[in-house]
Amino acid sequence: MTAVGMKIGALAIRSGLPIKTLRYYEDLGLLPAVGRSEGGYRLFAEESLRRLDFIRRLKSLGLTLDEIQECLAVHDAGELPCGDIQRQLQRQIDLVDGRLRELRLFRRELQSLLQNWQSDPAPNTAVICPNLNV
Amino acid sequence: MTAVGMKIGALAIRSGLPIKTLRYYEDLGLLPAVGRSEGGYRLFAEESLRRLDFIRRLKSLGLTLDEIQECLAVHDAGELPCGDIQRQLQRQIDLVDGRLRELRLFRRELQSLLQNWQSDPAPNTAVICPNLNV
DNA sequence: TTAGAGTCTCCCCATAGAAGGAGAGTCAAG
DNA sequence: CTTGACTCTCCTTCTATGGGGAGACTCTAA
Repeated sequence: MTAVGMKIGALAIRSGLPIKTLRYYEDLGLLPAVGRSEGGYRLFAEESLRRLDFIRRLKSLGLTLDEIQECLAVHDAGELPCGDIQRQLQRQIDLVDGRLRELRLFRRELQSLLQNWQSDPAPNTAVICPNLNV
Repeated sequence: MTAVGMKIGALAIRSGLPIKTLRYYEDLGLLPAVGRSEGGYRLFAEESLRRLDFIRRLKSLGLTLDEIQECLAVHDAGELPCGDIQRQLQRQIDLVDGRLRELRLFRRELQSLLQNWQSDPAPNTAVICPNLNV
């Protein structure tokens, strides 16, 4: 009378994630099954639900599955992953800041082009678009 | 004594783009060759250089190759593509603005999480990360 | 025992824009 | 004529995260 574990369909329903995703996560090592049934069906522990909540949350914070797996490895080693997650989140902020800078610069370039745009310039056979001069 | 046209290697050197890219553009219809040699080699006109400058510029402004092709189709129809490009650039600005809003919101979420972060919280067996509460 | 639902593995597909390579054919100079 | 450089088409691979489906197998309730 061992606790048998959930089959993948039950986990899918309870977690709200598609079966395909659960298999994918298991293949990646993100979501270890406790074992297999005699017929080869994956069996998952209750804990998998917590793990999926964690994965989903970190995904929503922009971490890749690889990065999430690193955090889970720390957890599985018996330590709190808070420090690692903190570092990852700080890295996310840095990435976002870099991206924001790029986008603001890009926006200025686009805006300044449109600023002086001539809707109906004189055709110029040497360029395709006289406004861009190329 | 017809103008024979460049072979792809010459166009690659003069444009600074890899041969693979030129073939790719030709396959997409972005960069029509004037024809083929008897042996099947692509032959390009001088005008291809201008076309590639145009493509490169619009790519740098964030347009997809599909969108660039639409502009080139207008050009090839004998019209100035300035109006179409203007619309595309305005669309780019709108996309950038949307993205900027998303990123700013996202940054605030990350920042507020880190604001209250406890580097060394009390372990909690019901969650993986007490700071995130999942 | 049987039917139907659930699950398995394996493979292809998608995005966008190419890059890498194999194997065969072509071109130009000496 | 030969040789080396160039080019051809066709196929696979890359990123990241799965989705879709085929064909076979398993499980469970009646």
